[in-house]
Amino acid sequence: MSARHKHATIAEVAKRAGVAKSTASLAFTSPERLRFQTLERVKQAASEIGYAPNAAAQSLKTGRNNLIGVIISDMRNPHNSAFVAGVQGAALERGHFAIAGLSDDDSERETKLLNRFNSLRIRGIVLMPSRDSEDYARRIAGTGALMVIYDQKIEGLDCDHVGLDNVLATSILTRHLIGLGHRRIGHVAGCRSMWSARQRLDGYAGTMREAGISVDPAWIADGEYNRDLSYQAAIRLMRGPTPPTALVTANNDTTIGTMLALRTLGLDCPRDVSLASVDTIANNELITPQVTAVSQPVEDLARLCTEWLFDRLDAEPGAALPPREVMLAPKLIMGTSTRRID
Amino acid sequence: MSARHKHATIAEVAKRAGVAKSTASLAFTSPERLRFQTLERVKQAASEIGYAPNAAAQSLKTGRNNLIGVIISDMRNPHNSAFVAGVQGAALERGHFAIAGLSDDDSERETKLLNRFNSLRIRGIVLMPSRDSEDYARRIAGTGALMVIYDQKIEGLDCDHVGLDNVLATSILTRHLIGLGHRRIGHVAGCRSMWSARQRLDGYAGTMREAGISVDPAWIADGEYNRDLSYQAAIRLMRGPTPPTALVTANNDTTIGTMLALRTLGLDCPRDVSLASVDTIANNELITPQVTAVSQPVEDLARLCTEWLFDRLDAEPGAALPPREVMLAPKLIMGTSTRRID
DNA sequence: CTAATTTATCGAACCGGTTCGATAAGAATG
DNA sequence: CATTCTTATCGAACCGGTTCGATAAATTAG
Repeated sequence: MSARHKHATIAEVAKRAGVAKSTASLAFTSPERLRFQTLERVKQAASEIGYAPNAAAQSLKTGRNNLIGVIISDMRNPHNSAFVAGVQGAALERGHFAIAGLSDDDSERETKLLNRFNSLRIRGIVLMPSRDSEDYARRIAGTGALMVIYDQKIEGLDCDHVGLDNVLATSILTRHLIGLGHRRIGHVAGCRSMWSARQRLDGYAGTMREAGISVDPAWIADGEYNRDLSYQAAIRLMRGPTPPTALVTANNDTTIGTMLALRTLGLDCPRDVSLASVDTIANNELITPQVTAVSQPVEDLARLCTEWLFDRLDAEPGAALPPREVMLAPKLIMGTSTRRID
Repeated sequence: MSARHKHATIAEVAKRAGVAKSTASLAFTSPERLRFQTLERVKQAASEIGYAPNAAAQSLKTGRNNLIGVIISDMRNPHNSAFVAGVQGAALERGHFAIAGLSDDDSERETKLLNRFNSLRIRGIVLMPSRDSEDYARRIAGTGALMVIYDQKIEGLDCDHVGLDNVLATSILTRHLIGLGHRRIGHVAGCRSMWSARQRLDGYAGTMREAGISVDPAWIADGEYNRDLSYQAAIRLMRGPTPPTALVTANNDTTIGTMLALRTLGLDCPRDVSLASVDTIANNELITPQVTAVSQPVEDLARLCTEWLFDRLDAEPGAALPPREVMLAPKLIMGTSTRRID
């Protein structure tokens, strides 16, 4: 009620229950060590004065805290916010808070974030790397914090990795288009500095090769996992001499940029161009055409990242768990953005 | 580098700099009290051993910390995640972290969250209430935490409030539709237990009244700010004996549900029904028709909430700032979902 | 019913900072 | 050069918990 709130301390609880401070503490840390009657008395006293342990004091003494970090570039992409939500949900279930650090792809801000995480003595971080965060990832690892990386693999860092089977993802999409009779299939690629983008490119190129279709380099455009750049890239791509009849796009923003480009060019999807995307886009059911895509169950993957992080946090200091890796098989979700051609 | 990381303490810094612990501390808290030469020596020593102050220890001693809370129901709605992003951005600029608490509209989880916030000694909270969080808001206020509320007004709680001018929002939309010749205008309303929904309803009803149009109660449906319920509500609404020729929808989820309903009913928007919405929906530029809406600059509002919260946190305990309030005027963004009728 | 043993509670030290009153070192003054 | 007045640095206490070794209480054995 009162504006200036005085928090109850364990000493006050102890006094009220007529026990020593240390005994009161035991009631919360090792209740089994107390006689039932004493335990009840302490708990009663605690609830009467509204005692909540001071996390700072606990953290100071024990060296542990209930915080983990989740680092992403921003929350504009719903993929990212879903990821954060997943981590936070899983963390809360384990009695932790996940503190989100939005790096904004800005190295000054990244440094600031890292310092503050360091001050908070955050021992575990779930990282969703962005365009240029390879170095950042290495710096984080350098602080000694445990880390699980989502979606990307960073050269020279053997920490846990949870992501999509990227090769399979574009492979599925490409095969789908080939199956519909397409031969001139293009790819609006992601940010080549990122592992996932290279993998997705490989999945596309490899599948084309396997099908005996030679890929015109002009069919591959750099969308950089960015909406505006994808828009421009797709426009250049489709204005080439022999434009593709179908496109595989590398992620949701890429897909959106590409669709806007097709509209600008007066091309109808799927009549003039078919389109198949990695990851779904928001409100897909309201969009014409609905985009055929492989889905990425972000929130589940985020939860898995978090579980794995806890496994490491809980592990004995000695036990060196080998790095784990999972690459989830994507699932094709049919829309109306692809059509059979002759 | 090493897995088990030992953090440097200020005592180590002091020893290395050849000064007392307290002097080393002054270098960070009141550098002006130190001779230049001493200050440099301490800073040098600190950076050499990579000293970062232990936030827990600081918090314990000073009673302050660098944490604020931001409570929302979930992050599925992009409106919500944008809000969190805004708060976190503004917090970081002030050297704080904003810890997101996702209540999931679950009262057990709400309690858990509140306890944990309490343990962390979080002194300020930005709250975005959801369906049934009136009581929750009151409970939060009861903990003594300072609070700024976004979007809603809670009976009997006179804390700062930042939001949209809800009455004006639906009023603008309704006038727009009336201006296009519509008379039978319906409203897919929000969750009536929430102030904003009632205000939006009032804005709609008031404008109709002013225009001399009597509102058929059957034109008002309860969408509850929820997509599925809005879908069902819109279907019932449009199946009535004299269905509206235009609809005002209460928020983004309401709009989405309504559009899906129109599709199910085989009604074309805007040919058969015009639609105007409070708040925009994701990927609107890809949707046909593009929804005419009043925009809600969420991220800016979130930043404002956070600024106001800091004003209170920084205020002297004595100074009782009067509650502030802002209701931002919404802006009409024209789409293609409304048309003139005769 | 006392001694031995187990179990429950206690007191004190500690975690890593900040802050305050005390002391030492410089600077200013006579 | 001694004295006073500033200013810079120091030592110790404290914040609120946890934990460990010591002590008291309860239980069991003799």
